[in-house]
Amino acid sequence: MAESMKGLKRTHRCTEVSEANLGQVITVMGWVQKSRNKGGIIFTDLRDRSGLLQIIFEQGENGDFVNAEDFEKAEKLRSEFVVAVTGKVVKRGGAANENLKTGTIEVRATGLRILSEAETPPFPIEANSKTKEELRLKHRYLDLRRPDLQGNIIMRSEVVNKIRNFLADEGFLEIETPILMKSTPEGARDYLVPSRVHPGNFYALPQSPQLYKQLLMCSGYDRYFQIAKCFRDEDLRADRQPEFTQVDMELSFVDVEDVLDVNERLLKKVFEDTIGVEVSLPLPRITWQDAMDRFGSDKPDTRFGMELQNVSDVVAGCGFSVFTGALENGGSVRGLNAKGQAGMPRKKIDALVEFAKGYGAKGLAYLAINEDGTYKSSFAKFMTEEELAKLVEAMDGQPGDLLLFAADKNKVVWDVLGALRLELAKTMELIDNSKYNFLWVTEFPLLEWDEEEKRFVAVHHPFTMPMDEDIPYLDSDPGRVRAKAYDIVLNGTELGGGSVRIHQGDIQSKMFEMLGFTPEQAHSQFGFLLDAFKYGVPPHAGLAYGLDRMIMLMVKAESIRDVMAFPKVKDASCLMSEAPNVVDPKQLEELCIKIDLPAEETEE
RNA sequence: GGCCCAGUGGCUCAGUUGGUUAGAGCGCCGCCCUGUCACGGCGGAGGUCGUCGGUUCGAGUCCGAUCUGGGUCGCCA
Repeated sequence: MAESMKGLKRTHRCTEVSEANLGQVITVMGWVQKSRNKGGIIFTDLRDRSGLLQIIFEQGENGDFVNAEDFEKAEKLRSEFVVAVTGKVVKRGGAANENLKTGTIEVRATGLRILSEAETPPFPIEANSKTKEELRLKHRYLDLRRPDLQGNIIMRSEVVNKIRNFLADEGFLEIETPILMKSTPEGARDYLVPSRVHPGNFYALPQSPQLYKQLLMCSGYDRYFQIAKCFRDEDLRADRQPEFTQVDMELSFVDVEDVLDVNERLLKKVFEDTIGVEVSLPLPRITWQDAMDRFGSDKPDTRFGMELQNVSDVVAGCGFSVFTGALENGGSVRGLNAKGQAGMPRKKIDALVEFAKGYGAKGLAYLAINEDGTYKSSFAKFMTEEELAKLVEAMDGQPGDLLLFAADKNKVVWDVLGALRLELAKTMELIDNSKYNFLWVTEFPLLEWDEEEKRFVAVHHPFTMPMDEDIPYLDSDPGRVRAKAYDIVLNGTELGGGSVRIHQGDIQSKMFEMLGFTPEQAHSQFGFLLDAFKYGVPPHAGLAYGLDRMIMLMVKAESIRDVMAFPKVKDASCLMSEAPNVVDPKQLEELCIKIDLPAEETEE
């Protein structure tokens, strides 16, 4: 029977009670974690978001005991009952519990109210849950009671607070931008929202507040930020959800250096103040080209070495046609040196070859250097002793090393070896998990050739400024133009990215031209931005972080789901609420929408 | 859309080469216990093995399909 809390007021959270409160009468409220009934005495662990506190129920008449009625209630306590307890804070009569923050004290109850009874939960409410995620997500409200998940959510709140305070101190204004906006087909798929008042017309949910924040710069707000919900209708991953949160910012009258500077200081502040990770500034930087050449990735994990070596020159003219063929097609031959892995069994090497194929490689050449200096190799027979020796030397191969080579177009070689490098690091246990290696990756390419669409597409977005010295190549060699774009990478994860934006009409027109937009198309999609630019636009630049990923790395969670209160599963549905769902025909009628499912899906 | 992994009482798992009543720990229920905190003792309930179909004298165990969840490639300006 649920009782009222009338007349009671919570005085402390569970772990806010300490030896400083000895002798005081307090009132705590929370959930029963566990009740241990010894017969004449009952110990109850009370839980709230702060932690656990032991309550002791013992019958008696004077002020240190509960009466018979409340003792009877205490006997009925079960896990997850919500109770209010009034009592005196005392030193523990028995042994202290070193595992608890409140392990030396307990509350000797004088009053108990059962505010809510509870059914036995479908899975244990405990840290380090072993329960399948599916079940926990169905009952997310229970999962969120678990201490580790609560810790993540609380950390998230602290981080957001730190960010807000820092940016406010730096003169940023927090400004909200619309959730219902115009759909722009470039980039990820939009989530669409039908308009009732404009039948047949749709809003789109923002993939990012990009255009609005640039408009705010046009409007003179100077420095803007927002904790912005963003939406992308693409397939999910461990670190990708259909709706996620960006820490989005934009600054006027700045260049690359200014953006990097304020953000380095932001990261330092946030990581030091919340998880105590020391961040020394300035953060290291690498150009995109170097990142690809050395790590095969635009988001290198620099917690370990094993860098790629370009051996194209070394193998040029050798007898192995896979290598020379790749070079003839404008590609390259690059290798990795897996130190001390020469003894890797053939089966595992084959598995690596398969792994490489998953990233587009046609194969993977290997050369193991035996301890006696002889080679075991998939391609030695095609090369002379001298050619092999040169190759081994170029790779700094020592006895005991395993050399792995990919030969193909640059993009494939980078992808394959970049992925292989990470895979090997995992199996070779090269990664120090206590490290937080930040890295700026700068000078991204501006444009990328899209084979399917047979045109250049923007690597970042169409408003990204080319590097000044590369502007001349816009016409002659668009592929080599570098952008004033930068990503911030942490331990091999892209934490955020941004760019200096184009604020000159002529460059912007040129950019749209490069991307295959007619002036009319550009105007129909981005007209409001282009119009705004006619009336005085400051040079501006910005950056956006994936907040969820940032928190994920801070708390060392394995999935972004562990740092969001209500995540969605792989097919973008919500196991708890069962969204998305079929709607009432009336709603569709109002929106003038008819459903036309493909044939095979209508059979159910 | 492709590939890979998982699915046995409430939870986590075990189930030998397919063979009689499918096991364990925790949890749950009842009784007992005044210093427990992975409390303890005694007793008890609870599953037909994700679903459908097939092979077989016989399937949790083999085969096919399917559903659910996870990882990943494609995708994510």
